[in-house]
Amino acid sequence: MTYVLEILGDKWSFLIIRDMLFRGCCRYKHFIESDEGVATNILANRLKKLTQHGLITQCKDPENGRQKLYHLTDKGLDLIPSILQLVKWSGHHDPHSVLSEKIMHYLDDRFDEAVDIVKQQYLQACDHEQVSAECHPFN
Amino acid sequence: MTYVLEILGDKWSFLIIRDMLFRGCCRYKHFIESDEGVATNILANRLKKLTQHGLITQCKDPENGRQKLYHLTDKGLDLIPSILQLVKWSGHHDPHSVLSEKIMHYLDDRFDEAVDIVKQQYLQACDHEQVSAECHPFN
DNA sequence: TCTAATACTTGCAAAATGAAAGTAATTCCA
DNA sequence: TGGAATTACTTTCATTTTGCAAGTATTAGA
Repeated sequence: MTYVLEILGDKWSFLIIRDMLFRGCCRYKHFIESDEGVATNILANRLKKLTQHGLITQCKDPENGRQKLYHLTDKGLDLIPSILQLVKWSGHHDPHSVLSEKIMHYLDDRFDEAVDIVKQQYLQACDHEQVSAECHPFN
Repeated sequence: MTYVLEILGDKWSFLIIRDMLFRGCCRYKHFIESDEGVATNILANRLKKLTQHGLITQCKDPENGRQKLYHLTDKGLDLIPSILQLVKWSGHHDPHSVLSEKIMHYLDDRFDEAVDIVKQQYLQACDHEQVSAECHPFN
């Protein structure tokens, strides 16, 4: 477990992965525009670190050379169960949680299915390179 | 998910909970003696924070008034699935992982059972106030 | 009552973070 | 073709957090 904490042992790394999964973030400016407000230097640092550890990849946007695209690797996608468990815990214990009962039941009763759904939706969103302005229901 | 990161968004908090679950740590000196080497001020700070957020409780050791006992609350125990998913991910992707194949199969195939086992073992260890020198197999 | 043990707190240097401004590469548009 | 705008960073510097070492308070035991 020390291994995962070396890589993700700070809140920004987790939030970057969450934003990729649940909001379809795949460009620098998407992350910058995200709610929590990362500093640009921290974001660059974390994207580099996550890339070095093989959780995400970087490539030039073939349609716009001044943009880069960030995507989760299989190793990164493998974090979905961990992240959904954290989402679930937050949903149960955060007094200000905004998760619907429906979603919570889903996470409680059909966890593995939820993992698949998140993964499939992410892969689809990557294909269409769509970024949703509003959040994914699991966020 | 912001909620859990507010509380556990640094590696020490996670490691403290892990040490409680898998090594039966329940006293200040246990945490200090633990492998990773927390600084005493950081440990005190995190124990306070975790207590304020209701993940652990502090009480005087009835048998030794100069010691305090730290125990996980239900809210803290509820983190077992999250932590085991992180352990599982580390087991799969850490090139230097020391987890046995048996344990990995357990986590892969009978996750919910593993969660129960960890919880029951923790509660038992609390009753007997035993701290294991060697690690819990899931560590 | 003196000493040891335990659980902290304090002080200070070093590292990490955050905000603001600057830079480099690319594209858009006149 | 050349200047402005976009995007993805980097740099600088003040503030915060961390980590180490040393000190303190309370309790236990001889």
